Amino acid sequence: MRCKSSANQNLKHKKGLWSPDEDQKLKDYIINHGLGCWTSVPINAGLQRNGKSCRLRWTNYLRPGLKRGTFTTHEEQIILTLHGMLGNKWSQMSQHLPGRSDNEIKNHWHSYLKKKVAKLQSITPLDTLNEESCSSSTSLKSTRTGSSIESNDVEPLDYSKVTGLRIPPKILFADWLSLDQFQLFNNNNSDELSYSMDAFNHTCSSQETVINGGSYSSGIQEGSRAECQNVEHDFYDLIFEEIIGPNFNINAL
DNA sequence: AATCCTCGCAACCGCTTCGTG
DNA sequence: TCACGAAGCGGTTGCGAGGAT
Repeated sequence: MRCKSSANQNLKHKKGLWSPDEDQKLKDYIINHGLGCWTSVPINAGLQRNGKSCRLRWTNYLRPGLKRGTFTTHEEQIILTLHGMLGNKWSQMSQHLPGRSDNEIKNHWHSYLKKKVAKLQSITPLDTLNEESCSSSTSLKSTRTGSSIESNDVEPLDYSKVTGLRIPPKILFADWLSLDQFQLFNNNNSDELSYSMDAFNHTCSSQETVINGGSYSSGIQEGSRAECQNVEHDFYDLIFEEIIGPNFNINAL
């Protein structure tokens, strides 16, 4: 992690917007040398920026695979769902939204989704929606005493209670949820939702060593990954209904 | 046409976490 | 064990574009 500091501390770092020339330099450097020590990147790439600025520019703008443009309804649903579960954990949310950076998600939340949710709450309190949609208690609901999903008011899902882990796992959905586990709860029965969280516990626990060991690869086979992503969409729909209610239509706001 | 206001996005700042010597 | 420094993260700010007055 730590790298030899070759940075000239007295160097005056440039601030503000990046020029196309700077972007090209950074991109060329990373393509040729790969990701390494960020503090040495600006020096070696001939940029008058600090490493932090370079990292941010790369992760939020230059990184390959980034999806630019408006968020789809489904992406918004996922954000709302995850926000209800995680709170303002933007980087964790970005793990579940391929091509979206944490900054982008955060901006979208603050400029758009937060208002939508506030508007929804002013029309229909979420308690009402939840009562209508879920009469039986689930493990998910039991950990959510707060009904609001507004960032500052919500009591986010307590991961330590739900998963037994101190810190929420930094892991892709498809990496911890196997198809077998999904099939067991993919019936319209809230009890199965409890099972899904149990499956989450189990899989997270078993993968903790791998995560802590620094490996981000999963045990899941590549061929199953695309299938898992579809499953992931279904899963978020399920959770979304659990939190927001089945009749909620984001487009209606 | 000029000014003001709002919104969205990009980037900075400060704090926390984590690895290394 | 501790101090240091790099990386990561979330909150906040600044600025430009576009719409309203």
